[in-house]
Parts: sequence; C-alpha cells; structure tokens
Amino acid sequence: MNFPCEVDLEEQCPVCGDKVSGYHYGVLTCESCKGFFKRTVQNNKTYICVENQQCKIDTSKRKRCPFCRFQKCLNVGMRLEAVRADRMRGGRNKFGPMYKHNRALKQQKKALIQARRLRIESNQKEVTFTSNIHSIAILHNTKLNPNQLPSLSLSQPCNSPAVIQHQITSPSNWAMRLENCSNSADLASFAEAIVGLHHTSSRSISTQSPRIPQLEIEFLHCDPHELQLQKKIFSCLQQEQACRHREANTFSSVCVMADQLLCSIVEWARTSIFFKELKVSDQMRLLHSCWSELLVLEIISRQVLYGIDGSLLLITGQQGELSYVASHAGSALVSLNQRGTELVEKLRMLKVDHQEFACIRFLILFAPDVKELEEHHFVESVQQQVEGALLKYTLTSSSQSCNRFTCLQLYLSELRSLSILAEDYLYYKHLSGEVPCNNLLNEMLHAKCCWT
DNA sequence: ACTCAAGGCCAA
DNA sequence: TTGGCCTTGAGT
Repeated sequence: MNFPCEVDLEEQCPVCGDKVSGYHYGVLTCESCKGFFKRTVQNNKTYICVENQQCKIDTSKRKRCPFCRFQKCLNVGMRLEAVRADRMRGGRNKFGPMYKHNRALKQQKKALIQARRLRIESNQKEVTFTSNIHSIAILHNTKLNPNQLPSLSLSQPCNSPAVIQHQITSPSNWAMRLENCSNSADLASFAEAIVGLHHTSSRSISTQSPRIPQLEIEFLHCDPHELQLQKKIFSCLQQEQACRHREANTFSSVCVMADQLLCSIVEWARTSIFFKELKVSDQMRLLHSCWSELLVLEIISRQVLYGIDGSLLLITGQQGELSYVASHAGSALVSLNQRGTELVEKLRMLKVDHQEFACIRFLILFAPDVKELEEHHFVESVQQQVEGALLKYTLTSSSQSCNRFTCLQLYLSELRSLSILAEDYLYYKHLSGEVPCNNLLNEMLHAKCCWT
C-alpha cells in the first residue's frame, strides 16, 4: 500500500510545492518562497493579479503572479512580523520555541502515521482510502454509511485548544471544570492575538512588544490536540463497540465523535481569553446557546481548510462521498448536506483562513443576545472587539476587503441557520432515544428541550 | 561548539 | 526579480 502524500507532505513547500529548506517566517518553506516573502515585506511591495486572484502556485508558475503567491504565503501562515524591521542578521527570534514545538509535533505525527499504517496493514478489513489525504477508516468493520450518518458530523476545531484532558465524561463535570478557572486578560492584545499579525508591511510591527498571546494562539493551531482528540475518539469508539458487540451502528459512533468534539469545544472555550473571566452561569448560557453553531463551524472549517470537493472529511480522517450521502439520506439530511456543501464552496471561494475562522468562532461564542446574561455588556463589548479585529484583518489582508467582511457576516448567518437545522435533526434523534445518554451531546440536547 | 532562522549577495 | 548559497549571531 502506498502513502505517497504522507511521505512527501513533510518535504514540500506549502506555497509552491518545492523542496523545503527549513522554517522561514513561521512556516516550513522552500528557499525561493522565503526569499520572495522577505523581499515583498522588506520592500513594501504591492502586486496586482491580472486574473481572478485565484492563480495556482507551483514551482513552474510561482513567478507568474506574485500577488497570488504572496497571498498564499500569508494563507499558509508566513508571518510578516518575522521579517525584521532593523534587518539584524543572525540570532534567534521569538518564534524559536514555536518552531521547536512544531518539529516535535511533526515527529509525533510521523510516528502516528507509521503506527496507523501498521494497524491498517494488519487489519485490512473494509478499509476505504482516498489517495490524497490521510484517510483512514477507524471504525474497523463499520464502513462509513451515509444512511446512518447525519451530515452534522464532526470535526475538531483547527485552533482547538487543550483537548488533552478529556476526563469530562458526565454532564455535571464540565460545569465544575468551568468553575475552576479564572484569570485576567489583556484586552488590547486580544485583537492582535486573535487575528494573528495584521497584514500591513508596517515597519513598526517587529519592534513592538513581545507577542506572547500570538504565540499562544499559534500553539492552539498545533496538532497535538487533534492527535490527542483522535486517540480519545478511537478509544471511545472501541469501548462503545465493545459494549454493543455486533450491534454497533454508525450513528452511535457519530454521537461518540460529537460528544468528544463538544468536550473539546467546551475545553477550548473554558481556557479562552475573556470567556474564562465570565461567571460560570453565563458561560453555560452561552455554550448552551451556541454549541451546535460551533460544532457546525468546525465541520465546515475542516472542509474549507483541508477537505476536497465532493467529500466529507471527518476528524478521524475518514472521508465520505457526499454524492453517496445525498443519494441515500433522508430529506432532512439531504437538505443539510446540500446547504453545507454550498456554504463550504462559498467559503472556499473566499479563501477564508485560520485567523478568520478563529474570529468567527469567537463571534459565535460571544453572542450578547443570549437571554438572561448577567454580564451582557461584557459579552457585547467582546463581540464588538472581535468584529473590529475581523474587520481590521479583512481590510489589511484582502484587496476586496469591503466585500469580504460583509460576505463573512452573511456566511455566518447562513451557518447559524444551518446549525438550527442540524440541531433540530439531532433533537429529533434525541427524542426518539437514539442519542446515547450520559454524555455532553445529550446534555446539550436536553437543555434545548428544557429551554424551549 | 553547534544549531538554524534570520539577512545578504549575486549570477541568471 | 528570482532563487541558491553564504554569513551572522542568539539560543542551546
């Protein structure tokens, strides 16, 4: 069995696909993209795309459209602030620890891929692969079955936070965990932290004070949480299947994934700037109100950032053919499926990036119109801060900036209506007793029935 | 002493 | 303007 992409992925420049020569400005890139990025930022260059700003960038075409090349550099995470204002040579910058961390992660990832390969080669039962993404069927004997799979399936926050401690097993537990944290936060640093670096070429950027919050955000982007979550999900699925023996079905497996994803979302919120300062009662109100939106956002963002056309990419690495889902699902799922696909396509067209998804996540979380909020004004002010940060980011990162912010708001409202559909679908399943009890998903659905 | 991500140089 | 190779220097 071949895994060409898995082997080569580590060596390819994410901008042009050329050979990676090391970390440059925050990302493993080739020497030429490093040089290109440096020249662009140092010389304050501005480019214009003569096409539709969607030029393909590879080794042979990278010289054709510097505009799209630079956009891609930014999109893959190259950092303007790593280009030094004072042009000092040598030494190390403040990303040093981050690079080290990333290297460790890549090692971990490689090891995990090896382990998976061994596991798959030894199992070889009903395992479906697609060629270009690590697509591994984890549910050993249960092939992805769109009949039973709600298209509200599950993904993990890309920026998802500490999922490491997953002892949250009972509904009451997570509220207690919420209670245990409090810390002060720096409002001013938040906007920067959340959007990462502003896409200006201002020379003042790299002379500013240390950007620790930004570094933290960068850590949040990292994979170990995802790997941890995957491991957790595998073990939960195994447990679940062991309990059910031959009766296991895909929907119950999906509920297991949903539950774990909800735990990770709660954990992310719990440790997030500002949210951790809220009273626990308000935290619970907000989460009860927006959990399905956050869940849908994670699925959608995963498709936009990593998925491929026509497939549904799950946190486990599984991919389902959307056309197959569409042809086998009931009407509720078909509608969800179709609207979700359309939204993914729009977000892909807009090339929404990690930073923007991070802002959207906060916009969803800090919803001031949730009823009975004790700290309504605080929530409202945070939402305004996030909106400001997102606006600023879109203004500086995109040439079609005005429309971009409006588009994002529009798509957010579409996502909201999609999440209502998804929540209703799960609620229906909940009422008919198909959602396993004693988990977070169940609690969220139960809260819905108490409040409505 | 070694590492490695910065900036610099210069032929193409 | 590009991109491969060189030099630099703080951190380990």
